[in-house]
Amino acid sequence: MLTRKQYELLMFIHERLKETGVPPSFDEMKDALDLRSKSGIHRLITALEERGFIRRLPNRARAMEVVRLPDSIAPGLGAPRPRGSFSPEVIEGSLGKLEPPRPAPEPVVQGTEIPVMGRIAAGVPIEAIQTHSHSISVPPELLGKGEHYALEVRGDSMIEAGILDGDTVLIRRTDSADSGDIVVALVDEEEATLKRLRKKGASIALEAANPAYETRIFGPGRVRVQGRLVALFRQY
Amino acid sequence: MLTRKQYELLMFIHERLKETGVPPSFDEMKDALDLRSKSGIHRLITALEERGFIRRLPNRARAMEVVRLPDSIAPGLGAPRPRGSFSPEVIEGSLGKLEPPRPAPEPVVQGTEIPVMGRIAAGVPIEAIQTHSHSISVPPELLGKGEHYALEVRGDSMIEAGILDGDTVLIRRTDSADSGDIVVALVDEEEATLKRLRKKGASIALEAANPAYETRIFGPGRVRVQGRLVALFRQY
DNA sequence: GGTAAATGTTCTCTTACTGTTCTCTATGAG
DNA sequence: CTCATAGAGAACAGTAAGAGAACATTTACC
Repeated sequence: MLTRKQYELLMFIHERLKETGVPPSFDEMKDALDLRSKSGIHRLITALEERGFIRRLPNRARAMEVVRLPDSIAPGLGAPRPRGSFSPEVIEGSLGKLEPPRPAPEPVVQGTEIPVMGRIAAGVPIEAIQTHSHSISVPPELLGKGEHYALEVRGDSMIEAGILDGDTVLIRRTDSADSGDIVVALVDEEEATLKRLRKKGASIALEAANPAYETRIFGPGRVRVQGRLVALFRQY
Repeated sequence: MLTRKQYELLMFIHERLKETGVPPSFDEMKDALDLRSKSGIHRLITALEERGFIRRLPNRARAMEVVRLPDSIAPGLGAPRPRGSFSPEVIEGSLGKLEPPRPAPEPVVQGTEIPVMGRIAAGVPIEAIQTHSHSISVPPELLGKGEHYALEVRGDSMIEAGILDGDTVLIRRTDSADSGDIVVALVDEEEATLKRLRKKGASIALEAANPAYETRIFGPGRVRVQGRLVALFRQY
């Protein structure tokens, strides 16, 4: 999917992000790839974006993040991707050559009940979350350490992040998050909202994933992270 | 499913990707298969794409990736990754009036194991799915009647429906669907694809949720529904 | 033998990718 | 508001890569 240069640049950005948490500037990338001009970087970045490996905000300095890495890096086809564990199983019988899969009878395993604490507006911030409306059961492999709760998403502000109105999001309680994470943020101790977090120095930006909504920037102390998005469910 | 040549080429691409992370060019593939012309490679690639083994962007250099491998070298079921399901933690004290919910200890309930049958390209149509790569457990409340299986989505063609690359979709096996449903459709008994179904008289349209992809319309008998999308999971 | 799909080859044509230089503009700091 | 800086992008040149028509051969199969 990627040419050598595109691959090199993606790896560089990824490493940089892992180490410093801050994406490199065009000039830094230029030096890293040993080029004399940022223009080449610009095109590589465009290519990476087109191929779905990075996401970025145009005209914003260092505003990019790695969305996925090439399969050769982690996942692989032999083994499932690094998302959660899974239970080994022997299923699979002889399938007709073009017949759709025919799973064996579904075995039952342990799940975990997670409370749905109410709704949260992904769009305009609304009421905080405190009502425990019902519970959903969650596959254990999605749960890492820590305490979790679920929220039902209202609004369309995160639509470009693939989070739609009516989706249920699984949140891990935490008071810290990295720039780029999608979090439940409490603003001025009053409005809770689901947004992507950006750290800008001491300030914090909460950005929606919908051009119709503006990014809101707050000074230190005004935003408190209440949890980080770890999984999403949608029922059709 | 694959001819000898197609198989050889697929293996070569797969190896190359594993080793260097960069897909081979047509010329490199030509040399690897000991051919004198790229043209043959072009046809083999087209065949592999049609059959759903690779995904690619047309007119882009080295823009391809292996989506799945033939059953003969079917992915082994890797070892399950153990993950502590519970580890008590001490979290901050004093709760403000809008303090986030503090769920009671998570009760354990029954879940259901559903096999992930492989990947399906949401973008370029691909072929039938039958590799059982691993399993996920699914909350029982998402399962209705009938038989289910899961697929991992590759590609971005359903992006505007909030289905992203890497998402796992839960499919209920069925051979019927209503107009507007998102289905796994098998075209000409060959290519399987995840698309939105539209019935137009006797014909059937498969439409992507991404303006970059065209809606494809087929005459009666060419499209067979293999399942209907009933839920979606995403892990962050 | 007849047919269709898969292959192998040659050639041509177009487009993509890379490296570089320069210019222009949006943004954020002060 | 002004300035310095990072990002956007046009233009040029050379190389690399993909698309596909045309035709001959081979293979599998009825």
